[in-house]
Amino acid sequence: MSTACDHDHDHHDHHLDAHGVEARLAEARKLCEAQGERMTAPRQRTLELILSQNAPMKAYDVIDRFHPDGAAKPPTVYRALGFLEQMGLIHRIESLNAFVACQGHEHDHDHPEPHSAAFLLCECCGQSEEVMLDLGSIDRKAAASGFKVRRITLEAKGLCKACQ
Amino acid sequence: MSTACDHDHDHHDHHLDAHGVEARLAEARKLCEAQGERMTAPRQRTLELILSQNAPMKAYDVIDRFHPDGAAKPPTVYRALGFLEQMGLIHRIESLNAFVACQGHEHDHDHPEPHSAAFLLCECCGQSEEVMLDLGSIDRKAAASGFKVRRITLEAKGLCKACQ
DNA sequence: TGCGCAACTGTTATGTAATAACATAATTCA
DNA sequence: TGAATTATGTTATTACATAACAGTTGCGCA
Ligand SMILES: [Zn+2]
Ligand SMILES: [Zn+2]
Ligand SMILES: [Zn+2]
Ligand SMILES: [Zn+2]
Repeated sequence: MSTACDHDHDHHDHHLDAHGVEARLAEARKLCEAQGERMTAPRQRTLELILSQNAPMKAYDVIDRFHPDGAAKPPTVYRALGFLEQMGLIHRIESLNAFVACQGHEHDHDHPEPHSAAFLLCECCGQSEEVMLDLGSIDRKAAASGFKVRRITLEAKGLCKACQ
Repeated sequence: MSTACDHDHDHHDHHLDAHGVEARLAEARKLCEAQGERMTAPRQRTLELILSQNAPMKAYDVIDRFHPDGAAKPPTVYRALGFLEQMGLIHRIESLNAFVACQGHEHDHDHPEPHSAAFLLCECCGQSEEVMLDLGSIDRKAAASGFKVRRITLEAKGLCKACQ
């Protein structure tokens, strides 16, 4: 990220080590099985790369790192991203054109499922935090216009605790 | 927009006629003057096109319609869009890669200035409504993590009153 | 068992969105 | 006027995402 700052960016709050990643992959496989969906190789590889990252990851970074040698073809990865998002395993961050693993398990809804979430996005270190969203006030605001909300994108840009 | 619906999409709540557009352009010129900024030809033309549209407009639609004959060059339009956004005259809709005129004047803050806003985006007819945002609850949520919010993107997708 | 369908992947090509880099022109102000 | 600043013109490139179709895999059922 922009390094117009003197502090380091090693405060990887959500970084998972290899064991952590494998644990999350196992959960994901279980979820897919429970839903009658298939956790295929490209899907798992895509999720693995995103889990290994401590910040939202660009689709083309996944593409570039997909194979030990050489890149994947874009449709391979974009299809996997679409699937993972539908399963509620990852979220797309619209304002960054990037994808991040769902952190819902840190808030209790332990069985991932598609959901709207709010994100705190640090403009200095690039890390993101998923926070639970109070849809109520937005729904009420919308209802006042007769609008029926299906899905909410809420992304707050600013500075995380470590970067201020 | 997707026309998997039988109703028409002519409920143009925010559509401005030629006089309305000119009035808004005049306000914009006044605002720029007051701020010591210059409302140049490409900036005004870009704003005119966005005001004339009754829904968020893609950058490349502005580019295509910029000249009566032939298109503008992308940097011309992207620079104008950046300026207009900084002036608070338009908003970027992240989830659509599109731009819409600020409707703040319909809510009273009559002197446009850069601000976070919330949008209700109809997935059927494509129209958008800008609603005032209660930043409070988001700020509090962020503060609990020590996060300092600078700017908020809030986009609710769903169906407007006329499209349900 | 192997046929037939549905879901998924591979591959090529293309479409869409945005910016880098540098040259030229207009505006401001001393 | 002339230098500094701001804005535009222009060419090229980079970044992001999907269309279209061929081939493969998994799976239920005759
Ligand atoms: Zn989540
Ligand atoms: Zn940070
Ligand atoms: Zn506004
Ligand atoms: Zn609608």
